[in-house]
Amino acid sequence: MIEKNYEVISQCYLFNGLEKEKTIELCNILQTKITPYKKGQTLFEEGETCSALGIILKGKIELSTYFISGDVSNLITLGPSDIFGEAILFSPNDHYPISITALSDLEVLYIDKPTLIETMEHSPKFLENYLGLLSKKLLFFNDKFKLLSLSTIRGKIAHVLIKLSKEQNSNTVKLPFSKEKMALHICTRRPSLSRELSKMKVDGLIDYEKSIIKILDYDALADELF
Amino acid sequence: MIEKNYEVISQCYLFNGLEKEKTIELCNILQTKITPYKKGQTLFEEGETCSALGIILKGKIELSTYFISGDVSNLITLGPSDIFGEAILFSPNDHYPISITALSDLEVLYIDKPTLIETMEHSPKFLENYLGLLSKKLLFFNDKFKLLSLSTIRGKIAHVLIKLSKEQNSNTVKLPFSKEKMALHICTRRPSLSRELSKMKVDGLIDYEKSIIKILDYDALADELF
DNA sequence: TAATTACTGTAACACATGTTACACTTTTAA
DNA sequence: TTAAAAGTGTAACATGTGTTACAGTAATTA
Repeated sequence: MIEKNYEVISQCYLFNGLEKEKTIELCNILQTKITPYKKGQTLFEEGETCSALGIILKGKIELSTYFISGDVSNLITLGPSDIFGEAILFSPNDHYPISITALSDLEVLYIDKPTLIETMEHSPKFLENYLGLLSKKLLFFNDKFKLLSLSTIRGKIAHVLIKLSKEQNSNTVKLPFSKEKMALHICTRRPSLSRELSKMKVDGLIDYEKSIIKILDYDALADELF
Repeated sequence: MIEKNYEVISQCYLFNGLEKEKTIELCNILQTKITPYKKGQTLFEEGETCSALGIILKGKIELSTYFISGDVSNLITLGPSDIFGEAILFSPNDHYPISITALSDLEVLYIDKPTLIETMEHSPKFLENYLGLLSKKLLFFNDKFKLLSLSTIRGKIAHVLIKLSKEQNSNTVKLPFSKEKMALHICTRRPSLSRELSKMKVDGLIDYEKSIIKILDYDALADELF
């Protein structure tokens, strides 16, 4: 059973850096439970208790919160080797803040909480992966939170550009997404983004051509982050 | 050394539900390192590597990100038994996204990463506490993120009211903060909040007197969350 | 008690942003 | 190659929100 799904499971973040034997051994210890679902079926309703970690083996699911804004991040699709419930499981308030539905025929592998904790005690690497997973998400939200706290579009653009500049280690950055996507990312609309970008060009903060943006006045940009 | 600080340490979330002997035993295993700082001193600059978890024994620190908006959450103060670095420590990108300065004379107990992992393997309860800590924060940010993604003030008010209504299990909620604080919480200004509240009263969504708000049309409120 | 401070509601105004529409370019698929 | 689809820039207009100011109430302190 596990052997058959090894390819998928080994792609899962939790098993990063583990040898095949170790992964299989862990999976056997985990006493996992595989559950099939039909397309369109609801796995969990918002408010239900979360008692196990889920790893998707086959198919896709959609996490839908009780609101959907234009931001794509609010309607998340997960596929094979993705996991869900990793945070809710250990939260004092352990019921889903979202609903989960099957976008296609589905197979999910569940690992219950006690077994999960036991496994972490057995494997430092697995433990570290789990902690890394939560931490990574936490920092992602932390950053997103900072971005959304900024009150002007110019500030949000500055936030994105400075981040990209650090990542790409250059004052000239290439946008890794369309302007359309970027607008949604900073929770605004495309024409508003366009307008503000051209204003920033006029003001001498940046220069750009298509998706290549050059930062002309880094300090002025940084000043927008207050 | 540890005995002397037991009172503070035992208040720390990480040691929740642990017996005194166990806590002291863990602290001894942890081979902690206590570092003093002077008021005004910088503990870490943004970008520095984080290699240990910090627990504050005495004094206060301030976490300041490279931007400070009106929102109080963006300028966080921590005191005795509070911890910092818990997420960054395990993130693939392990350098501080913030700066940390001492608001007063300070004593910090550091626990390095390998020891921390080893301790988690020794104590399931400690491990669970750590996971709970990260999860709690993750869900907090998740919620904050949802709130800030909403584009209108009315939507944000709806989000807050529905959340309070669930918490207080009633359609009539008492605001646990001043309108001033609430305005900052939803990243807007007090007059704007006031104006929108009175509009919502006119529209028959809510009724209120001082800090008591009655939800008249729950469904209409929920519709604002899209 | 009086006096100070924090909190609140309301209004007029300025301005940033959303909305809609259109023309144009680039990319993708037939 | 052509046709369709997605992405882009710009403009005019409507509207939501920030800003500032003032007056009044509640809470705190002397």
